[in-house]
Amino acid sequence: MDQPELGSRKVAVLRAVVEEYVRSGEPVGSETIAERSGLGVSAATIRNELAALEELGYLMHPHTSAGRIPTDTGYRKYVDTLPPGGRLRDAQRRAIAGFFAETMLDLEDVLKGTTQLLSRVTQYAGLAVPPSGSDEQILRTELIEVGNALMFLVIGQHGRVDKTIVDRPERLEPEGLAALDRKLADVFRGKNAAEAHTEALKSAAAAPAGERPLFLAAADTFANMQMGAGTHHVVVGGVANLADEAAHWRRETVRRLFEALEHESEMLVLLRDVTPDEDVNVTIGAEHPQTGEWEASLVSAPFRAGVTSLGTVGVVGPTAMDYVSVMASVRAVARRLSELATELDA
Amino acid sequence: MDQPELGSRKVAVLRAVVEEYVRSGEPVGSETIAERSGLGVSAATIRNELAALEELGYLMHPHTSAGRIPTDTGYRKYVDTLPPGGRLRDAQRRAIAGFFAETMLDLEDVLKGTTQLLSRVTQYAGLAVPPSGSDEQILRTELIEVGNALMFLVIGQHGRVDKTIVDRPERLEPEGLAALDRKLADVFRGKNAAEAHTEALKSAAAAPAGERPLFLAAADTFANMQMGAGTHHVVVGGVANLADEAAHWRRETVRRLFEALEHESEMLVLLRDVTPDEDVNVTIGAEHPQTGEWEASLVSAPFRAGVTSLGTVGVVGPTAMDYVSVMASVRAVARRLSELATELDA
DNA sequence: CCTAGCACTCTCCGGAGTAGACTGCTAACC
DNA sequence: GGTTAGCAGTCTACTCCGGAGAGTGCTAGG
Repeated sequence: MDQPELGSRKVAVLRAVVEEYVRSGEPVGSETIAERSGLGVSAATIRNELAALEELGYLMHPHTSAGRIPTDTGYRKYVDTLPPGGRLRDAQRRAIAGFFAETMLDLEDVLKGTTQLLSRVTQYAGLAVPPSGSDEQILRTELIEVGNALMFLVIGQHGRVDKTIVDRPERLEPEGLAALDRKLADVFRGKNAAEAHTEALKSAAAAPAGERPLFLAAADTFANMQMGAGTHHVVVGGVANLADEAAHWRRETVRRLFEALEHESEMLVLLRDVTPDEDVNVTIGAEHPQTGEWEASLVSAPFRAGVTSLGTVGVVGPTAMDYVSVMASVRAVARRLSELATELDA
Repeated sequence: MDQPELGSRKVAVLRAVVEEYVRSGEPVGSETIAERSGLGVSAATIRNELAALEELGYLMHPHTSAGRIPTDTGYRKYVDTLPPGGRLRDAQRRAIAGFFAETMLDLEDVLKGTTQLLSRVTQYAGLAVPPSGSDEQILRTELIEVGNALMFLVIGQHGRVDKTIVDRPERLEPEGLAALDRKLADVFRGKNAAEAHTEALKSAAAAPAGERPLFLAAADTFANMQMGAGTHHVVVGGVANLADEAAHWRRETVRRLFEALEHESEMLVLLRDVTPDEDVNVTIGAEHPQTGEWEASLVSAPFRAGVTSLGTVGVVGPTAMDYVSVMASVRAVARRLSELATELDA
């Protein structure tokens, strides 16, 4: 915030413009604000404030005789001057409480449900990044004969299961298989995923040629484990909301947004870029190249078990977003998720 | 086909209208057809044919002085009168061959890749339904202590892994756990998923109260296994293509389509409804209530290992779709997938 | 510093007029 | 009888006004 402090009336006017614009989608005129803001001043006074706010870069003018709409910087100022501790609407509170009242034990399922919950509650699209698993300890590994191939299975301390299928080495007796299974189990047990990955690569170099693919497959498995749960690294729900008329996005923008949502690593980087260590982050339009291209905003928050940060949940929607409600929802969901994860972890 | 046979020139004219309309998105006039169809007759003659085709319900007129566009019945007739054995374009052939040239051993990964392949090759959205797993045999089961809960893990004969996490029963000694693990393994080994499911429910009824949740969790796991791979029952790729301008869909239609794609069971039923035992099926617009609502078409084909049908792949796009190319692509992909699956199964 | 009033600007909307695209029909032709 | 050229008729799409309305910016007065 290198911007100067705004007078409190300017803040009120900016707030009125943002909220009215988000509600109606139409540029907002001075008259409307004078009527509804409850400031008790005339439209002419508001006009002066509007001109000043435009000068400061918080508002813009589609054309001379239209009302004002907020710029990205305007939304930012709006968010920054929001009174802390936004309120959930009753229906939202109930939906969130209801969701977390069900007993759920598998984090993957929970996250899928969470994205749907967020999208339903906010009317935008919900996102979730599962724990990275880098420091998930290996509880055990197994090498299993599956058809004419082998499957290497890793079970993590928190119940994550990852697997890779690999061609069966030639001339492998049943006893050889059992021996290999024990060998692998001994090597990896108790290590975390990152250590196990390094170890697997080292062992691959040292192993006889016949066993090498096996160790490489193991390395892949651990690498995958570090990335996130299963093969799905970013969970998305409620994307249909993004195609809604109300968002009045250009078709092409929607298309690009969908493309990015499908390209998981891109989203992963974006979320990692913007999500803070605690509480809620808001990224508005051009503040990040990615969201800028979509003319979208991203509200995200981390969740944790105890003190260790696990993953991220969030919401994507148009820059003209109901920030108050979305921030409250994301905060509430992240908090509940943290409680749940802490409990599971205990 | 209770429609009468069409004269061969009528077929040619219908084909020209469909192909030109799919290409340009504009209603097609008699002049255009006379020039490009290579029939060697004048526009006036074409006009007579067009009027006849409209009378038969294959074409329609947005308004008096516009060209013709095909009706759903028109597309159907077009597809039915297509010469068998459509050709792939070189680029498509290469993309498909390239994809299947990589060694891939895990069917889930393959299917995810397949949807992306199909969407890239056709410019519409790709779908895949994994094998149902009802008759996948249980290779082994394991009961593992994970944090303060238990995880029940099932490994199928083809390498599918399913798991459920369940609260730890109170007062369970380590020996008790080992005993339970053996007991469960004995009960389920060698059964197929459907049998195991029934068995689990039966055992749950008979088991002491403390063990009951465990058997119910096991039943859930098997139920899940019957549904499809992992928790994802329909794999979708390339949805961004559906938001493309070219499809000139109404926003609301796109929205409904996205909603349905996210609601997996709906898609599962649809695909099950329309996919034939072999070769390629085409469902056009109003031929199925679901596709009718989207003004979309669905091209699908089953893949199999040996003789048993495993799952389905397909493509969704606008009714004004390049059926020749899409059908050829879906057919080719289903065939390659069958070869791959048969090989994995051997 | 606020307000009322007013001239000014610019979009939006409807109507009129026109160009262009196709059709459908008729009459001649092979 | 099927085919063709020609032509009148129909309907959309586009453009070009002109007026209504919204909203601003400015000025002068409280």
